Amino acid sequence: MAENREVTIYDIAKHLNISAATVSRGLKNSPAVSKNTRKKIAEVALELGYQSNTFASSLRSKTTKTLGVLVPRLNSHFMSSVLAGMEKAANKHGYNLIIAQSLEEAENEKQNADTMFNKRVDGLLISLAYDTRNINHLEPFFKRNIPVVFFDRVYSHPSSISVVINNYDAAYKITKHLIDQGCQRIMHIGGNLLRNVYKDRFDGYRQALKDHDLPFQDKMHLISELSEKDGTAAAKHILSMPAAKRPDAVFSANDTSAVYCMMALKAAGFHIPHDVAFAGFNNDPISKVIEPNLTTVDYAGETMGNIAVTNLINHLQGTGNLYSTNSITLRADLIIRASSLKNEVQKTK
Amino acid sequence: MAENREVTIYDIAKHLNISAATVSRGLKNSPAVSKNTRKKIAEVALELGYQSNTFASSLRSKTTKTLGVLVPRLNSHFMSSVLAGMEKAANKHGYNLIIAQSLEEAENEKQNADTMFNKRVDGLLISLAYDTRNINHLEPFFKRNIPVVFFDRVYSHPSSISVVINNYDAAYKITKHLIDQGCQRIMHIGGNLLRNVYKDRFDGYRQALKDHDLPFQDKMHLISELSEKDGTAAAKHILSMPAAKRPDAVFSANDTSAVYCMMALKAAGFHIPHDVAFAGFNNDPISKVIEPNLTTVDYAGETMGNIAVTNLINHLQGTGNLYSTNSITLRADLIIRASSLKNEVQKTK
DNA sequence: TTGTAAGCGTTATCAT
DNA sequence: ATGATAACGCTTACAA
Repeated sequence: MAENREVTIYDIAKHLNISAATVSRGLKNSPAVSKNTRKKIAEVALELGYQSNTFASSLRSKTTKTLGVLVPRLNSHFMSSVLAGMEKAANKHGYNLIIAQSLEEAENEKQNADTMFNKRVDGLLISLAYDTRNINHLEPFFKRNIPVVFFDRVYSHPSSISVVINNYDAAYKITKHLIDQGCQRIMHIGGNLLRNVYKDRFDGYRQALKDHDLPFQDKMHLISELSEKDGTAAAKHILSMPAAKRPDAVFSANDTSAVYCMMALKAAGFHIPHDVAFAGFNNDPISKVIEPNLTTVDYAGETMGNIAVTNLINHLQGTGNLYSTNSITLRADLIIRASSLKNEVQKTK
Repeated sequence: MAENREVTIYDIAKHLNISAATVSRGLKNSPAVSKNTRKKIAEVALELGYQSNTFASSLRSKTTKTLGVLVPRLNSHFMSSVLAGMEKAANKHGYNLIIAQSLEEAENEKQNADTMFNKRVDGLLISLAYDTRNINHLEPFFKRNIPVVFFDRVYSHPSSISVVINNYDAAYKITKHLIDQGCQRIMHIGGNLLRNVYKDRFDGYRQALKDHDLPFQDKMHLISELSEKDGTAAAKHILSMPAAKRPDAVFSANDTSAVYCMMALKAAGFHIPHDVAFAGFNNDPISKVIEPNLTTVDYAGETMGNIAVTNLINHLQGTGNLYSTNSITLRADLIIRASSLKNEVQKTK
């Protein structure tokens, strides 16, 4: 009953009166082993209920077929899409994922990076925490030439690759779209400028204003963690302004705060987009549910995850020349919906 | 430059002229080692940039400090919340998570279970795929006494534990709530009855009808994968019915299809909840955004993940008596919102 | 095509 | 409190 010893390649070897080495080779379908013995090995393995021991293997071969994934939080629509894409791609190539979250804290990020290193992941995929200021904690990886792939919230480093979208461009376009709709006083709800995604979106927004001779005002730039509460707070902020000073549009760096800001303004009697037009970022499911539907940027998380992992694995297997570039930029198209269509809606009124 | 050999406990031992065994103990802060040498070991370890090799350790100690998590899909609000809760709890206890998704297919589930077994996870957390019919693929775990924790979509097995909510009860209550609002013809959009969650919700719904002398009709029970499309299709189905035969309420087994059904009916000119009242399940973010807000069941994913992992780890560490029970049922309260408040809304009309 | 034997880095078991 | 030594299960030169 208490069958407790592991079944090893030695057991298989004994059964067949061959050496463990041959069994090891046979199990990997090495052509160096005759078809016949290979078949026998497979049969006996099944019969004895053999299960390979990956660490014994890893210890010897120095490869784990495991990738580390380190993200700020894993429960957002965007991030879980990325992870789904990563898992699919990894699985396809026989790799597993160890996933950990920094909960937006640099300290956790460091600690998680350490354990991943100790678990000898073959590569690391990372999106930085809100307040990470440097990547010293990744030095062990760089030192041992373990490939690091940054995605979304990246950090420029000579010997690693980044997978991103063109945040600057998307923000520029979406801001320009609002301007084209006749908006003149566009507020931006943004994130920590330490992170490329928020910095780039802010820059794109500002450049679009500049190119259209619209002034940028500090009061029109809110920085927060872009949560539901932050969206509601942004609405309160708007309501607290004298009517003449209020924005006629809001461009938020994510959909969550855009939607919660919209809801609060609607509750206060504002008409969207007539009084205030709205644009968000990410194409979160809520953007298709809020009324009017939210104009946003299609951020294809699953694709990003897929590409990041596929690249990493190609690199590990030496088949990838993709690594010759330092950064991969994915498309991120505008999705224009009613919340920003000032003219349209005015017409239909 | 090409510093390539691993720094091992032998290097530390040599530096200090002590044995590797002592270093090994010292690194784990074993009280068998004098405080002084422990300190020295830690210093030299840091100095040499020592990083412990987990497989060497796992190979010897037969424990990996890694838990396997196998889910249908990881990109739903509910599931990513569960995973977030699991990761937090695991991390707190020094465990890592290997996460894989079955993509709702039994075949993938089997294969993933195998690799997790081979990676010698200390325990397995699993929520079953849409069409899994038996758990033979988990036999290796049971045979070797590796604890298996089912959560959400569970399977009754004598030597494993389940973490669930009372789906039957929640469904009963939410159906009763609709009945109390005056609804008489309640449609149910459900999932595959093979899965406890959908079976129990269906049973709860049916029992509530029965207890209130309302007939159950097959035409009022749709089975699907509860996607956005399925929600829209349900609306089409309703629209295709003769007006007199249409439901006056819909209880959906998840929020996604409830919301997409609502949206389609609204677009067709229906007034919610006056014409059709709505209730969903899960408390997904979209349920707070749709208008009118969706009545739903608060399914606390993060808590479920936390409890599942904490229990598993307690069991592994022999500190848990919780394992004496076979099933843990978490609270899942109704969240009543406007979409189901027929009387209220009629009054305000 | 197969076998031999060394070794991966750690920990457990005895000793001392 | 510390040391010597033998595993853990697998891979991989090298030999045959």
